[in-house]
Amino acid sequence: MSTALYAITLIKVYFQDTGVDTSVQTNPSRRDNRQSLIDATIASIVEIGLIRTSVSEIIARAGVSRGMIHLHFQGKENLIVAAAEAAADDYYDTLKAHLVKARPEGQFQIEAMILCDLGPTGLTEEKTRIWHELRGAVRAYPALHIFSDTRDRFLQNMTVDSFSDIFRQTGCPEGAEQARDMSIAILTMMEGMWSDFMLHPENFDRARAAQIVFRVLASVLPGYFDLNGARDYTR
Amino acid sequence: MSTALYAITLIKVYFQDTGVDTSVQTNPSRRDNRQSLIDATIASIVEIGLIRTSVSEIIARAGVSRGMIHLHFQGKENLIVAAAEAAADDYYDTLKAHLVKARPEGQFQIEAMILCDLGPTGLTEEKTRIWHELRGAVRAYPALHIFSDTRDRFLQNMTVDSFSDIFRQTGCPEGAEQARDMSIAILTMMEGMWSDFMLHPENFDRARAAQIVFRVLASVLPGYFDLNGARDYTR
DNA sequence: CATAAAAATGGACGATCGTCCATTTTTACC
DNA sequence: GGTAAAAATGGACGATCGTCCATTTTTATG
Repeated sequence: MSTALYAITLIKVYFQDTGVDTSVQTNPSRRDNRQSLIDATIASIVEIGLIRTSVSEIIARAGVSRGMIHLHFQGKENLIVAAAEAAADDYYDTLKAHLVKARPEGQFQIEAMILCDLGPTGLTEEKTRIWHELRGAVRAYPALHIFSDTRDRFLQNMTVDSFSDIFRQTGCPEGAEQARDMSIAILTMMEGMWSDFMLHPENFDRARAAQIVFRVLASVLPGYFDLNGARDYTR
Repeated sequence: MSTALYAITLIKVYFQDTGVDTSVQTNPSRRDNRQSLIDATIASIVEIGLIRTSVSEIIARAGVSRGMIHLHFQGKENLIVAAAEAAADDYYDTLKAHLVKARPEGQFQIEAMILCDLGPTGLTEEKTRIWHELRGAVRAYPALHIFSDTRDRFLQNMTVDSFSDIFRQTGCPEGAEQARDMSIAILTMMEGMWSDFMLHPENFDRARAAQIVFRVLASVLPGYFDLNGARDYTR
């Protein structure tokens, strides 16, 4: 099985058990205004926050009339959920592109995930803001819960499998447990890096963030990771 | 200098340059309703989120009349800020109590911070929710920015100093840089742990979370940390 | 107890919220 | 090009938002 094919299969497996329908059931003629509303909603959330994102604000940005939200989404809440779905798709598309390009061995998949999540395509002000806003609004819009859950589960499956791949080679007897622990360690670090970036994007040093993550990885698994992992990131 | 005194001095130093006035300028007779409003605001944010926390909701919970918010806080925004200040004070009080009790050497201060941030007193559903909600609302209420900044700066100063203390002993030539990197590594992990806990408090395993953090620490600084650090946590 | 200050009440206010619908415009098809 | 369906408009609607203030109640002080 070729490298690319293996990675694609891997991704599909991760997505299978997420339970989220990522398909869009709109016909082309409807897509213009519908998509404009989603785009405007995301832009508004990013710019002024979900609290201040009102129906009036959204339709003004989208340049459509008041009734469009009711026609396409039957209400504001469904529009917010659709915007969350679009943001999640955006995240996965970027990540998938990185994973498919990387070699299938665990260490390279992990490396690709980190470099994606800290690189200029995966880690942007827009993405961190929309993600944080939507996560914070889970309480107000329970339907949003599935999106953060899905992302967490996807990343966890991906990293646990990758680390298991590595620990299997090391012959470590507690490999399964170690893989789960390392997965949590790395994912929590990435989570924290996203917070740091969102709060202080101007001071955030991507290369240093990557270096820190790889230093931890190199400490625990010196044969599989080293500080050169962070080097790739500037490419 | 005794252990306790040293720790107290350390804390005061960290707090000096935060620029936040933690004093409350209310006389006792005013404190009842004023405090009720703050408590009700925090409870409402925790329970139904900041978006749904309206003036009507707050006064109903506090059991006071409509005019109280205007009398004591001149508006809703100041009340939100006061609630954020109270939540921040609460966080610092818990952390201070842990740091003062710990020995002053770097490794023990770090250990105390971790065990506090993952223990049942420092990591609660209420604290993670209020913290996340307020951080997410920085865009809507810019005055909130100072509280998350202050916490971040405090924790960073504390951990950088502690790691510097350790790296000074190891005689590592790049000790200063390593201390800053390790500080970021650990704090981002703690940040991620808080997110995990908030999203899935029922599945969160405090002992395992602590073990993961200490495993990383033990890998990088084997002479100063080991998995027994997490053991203390159940006490 | 009288009296002035402070605290507290609760309704009125205009603004804005999200929803909904009567109407108009556009599209698709015979 | 006539016609029916679909898309889009924009204002009306009641509800709720946060603010403010005339009024009442409580507290403090002589």
